[in-house]
Amino acid sequence: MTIRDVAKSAGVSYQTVSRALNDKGEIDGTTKQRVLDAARELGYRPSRFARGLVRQDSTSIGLVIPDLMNPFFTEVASAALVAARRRDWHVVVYDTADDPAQEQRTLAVIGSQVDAIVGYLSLPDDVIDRHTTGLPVVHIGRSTSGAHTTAIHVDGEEGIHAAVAHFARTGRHRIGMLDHEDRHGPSLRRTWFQNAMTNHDLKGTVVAAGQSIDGGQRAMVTILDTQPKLDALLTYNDVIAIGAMRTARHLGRRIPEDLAVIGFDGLHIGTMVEPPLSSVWIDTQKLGTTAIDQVEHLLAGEDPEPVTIRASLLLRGSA
Amino acid sequence: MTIRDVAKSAGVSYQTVSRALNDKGEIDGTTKQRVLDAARELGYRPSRFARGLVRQDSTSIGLVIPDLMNPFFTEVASAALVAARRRDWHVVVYDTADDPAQEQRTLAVIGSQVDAIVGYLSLPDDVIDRHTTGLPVVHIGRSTSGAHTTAIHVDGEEGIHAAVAHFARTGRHRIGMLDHEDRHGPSLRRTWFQNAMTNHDLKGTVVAAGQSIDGGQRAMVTILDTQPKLDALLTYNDVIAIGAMRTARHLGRRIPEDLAVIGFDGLHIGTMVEPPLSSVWIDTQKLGTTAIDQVEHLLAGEDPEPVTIRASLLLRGSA
DNA sequence: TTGAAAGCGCTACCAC
DNA sequence: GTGGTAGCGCTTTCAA
Repeated sequence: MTIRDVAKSAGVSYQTVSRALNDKGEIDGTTKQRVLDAARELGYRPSRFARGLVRQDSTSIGLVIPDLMNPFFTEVASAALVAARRRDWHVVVYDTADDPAQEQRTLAVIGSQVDAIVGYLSLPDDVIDRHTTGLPVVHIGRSTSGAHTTAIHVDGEEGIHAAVAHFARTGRHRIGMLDHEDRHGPSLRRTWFQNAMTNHDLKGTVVAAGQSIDGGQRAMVTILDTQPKLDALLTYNDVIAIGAMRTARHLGRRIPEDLAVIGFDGLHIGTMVEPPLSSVWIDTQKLGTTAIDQVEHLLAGEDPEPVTIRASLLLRGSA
Repeated sequence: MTIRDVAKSAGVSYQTVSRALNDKGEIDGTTKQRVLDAARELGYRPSRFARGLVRQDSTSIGLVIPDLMNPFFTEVASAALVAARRRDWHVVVYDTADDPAQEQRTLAVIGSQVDAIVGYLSLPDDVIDRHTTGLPVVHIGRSTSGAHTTAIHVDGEEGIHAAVAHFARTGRHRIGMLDHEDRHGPSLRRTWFQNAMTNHDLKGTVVAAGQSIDGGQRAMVTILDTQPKLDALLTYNDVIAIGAMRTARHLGRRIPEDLAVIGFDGLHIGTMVEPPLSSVWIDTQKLGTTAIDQVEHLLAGEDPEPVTIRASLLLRGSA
């Protein structure tokens, strides 16, 4: 089913069909209608490839996310979609399920579908490079490598320092942290935490937690076992914090009276729990928007500086 | 920057470049390496359009969602992404922000980007048809119209009947509902609710609520004003329920003792609140997966029957 | 207003 | 193993 079939059916040349379909001026009204009718009749649809080939417009961006079900990434994706729409760009979303094999498969096919990539990549530089030569890439939360590439960093240091300072100021000194169970060792957030603690001449207990409500619940049991008098808690992210708060309450701790809790991410869902979750807040809106901005620069052939998004303390109720 | 530039740079014909790039057999190892090096050097990248035009493979699906930040749609989208990946399909996501104008713009451009559409469309049939002739469409939660089209319906009737029956069985008789503030009048869910109430010879109070935590909070104030002795509440969705629970508690109601609450959707986030939210559960996993299945049928030229997903009562703690 | 011809960048099928 | 030629479906000149 091509443009020629429509032409035949309408009794005109295929160029005329093109004119009718693209609403060009130079065409007789009756002819145009006849062509349009024929096209509708046949259920004709122009090939997006042929059209894209000759028109050379229409940009699409590949958005690579580790887990759409994690509200943090949903917020980023949502902001990116809005920013892309403003430019009439299309966004192809890939969820790698936080799995290197899936990420590899994504990388292998994404190149033939999009004009640029933005998102969270975790494979080694050389693997990424091999699949993305010539393709602009905006990395989030990871340093950059090679040409046509830039990065957006999330700096939580100030935010976490503010959180620890808040704990100290409100008389909390038995402070713990529930970190991420990471294959790559202790997280940056944990380092920031420990630096902040050192600044206050404090030493904190750190326990690893799975990145889920359940992970938070389990880790909370562990940390309270080690340190029953814990009076303040920072977590790797909000989801862990929510799980931790639930368990803490079941174990008889009032929040924030007995135990102050501060999460990380500052998600909207933090307002849904009781008390509302205080958190080191990342502006996901800005993160997603900036990512698309950076793509635009890359696409324009520029070599933009990496951008840093700074997290800040957002007090809601749990601390 | 085309394949010919690479050919020139490597000193071969452009067909040979194609062979090298596509890993075809019939090529000398040295030549191949030379071509690959030249390509890398130049940052060459094959045109996805030219390639798609001649290869005629690679399918991409347009997923149209009213609001990615609503966890319900996130769950559906997530499932659809998984199902699409299994078939090596690419998914282009469009968030219409629940806005007819944005939906219209989406429809206008989506046709030249994807091979099929699946999702939530709210414009009138004729508008949709005009933009999607020849394009397969899988509608979710809406009846179908025209060829190359099918639908997936969500039937919450049984689930809501079960919810009301549960209320009645546990001795609750002052039952209210927080419905969706809809431009199109009372929702289907409200009709189901009222039918169920009639079955039990009960009459419920219904109040409209905005689709957000805040909407739920406000509507809760209103309904308790009208009916201070309310002892059971059904809501249009889980987000509204969560807002309602918060306000109810602030107004001195214990949940579920004084007020039993059942939401609708059965979202994961319902487990994050205290007490965990009971809900009429929709299998979003199945919904997303089935949607992609239906696309596959449509793409194969079949004319699949509409599918119905039945919601069921999921008791967690709030009722 | 319409038709003919060129060409977008690529792969595939021939020859050589 | 390599180059020539055709052609994917379309838009866009250029003539008629």
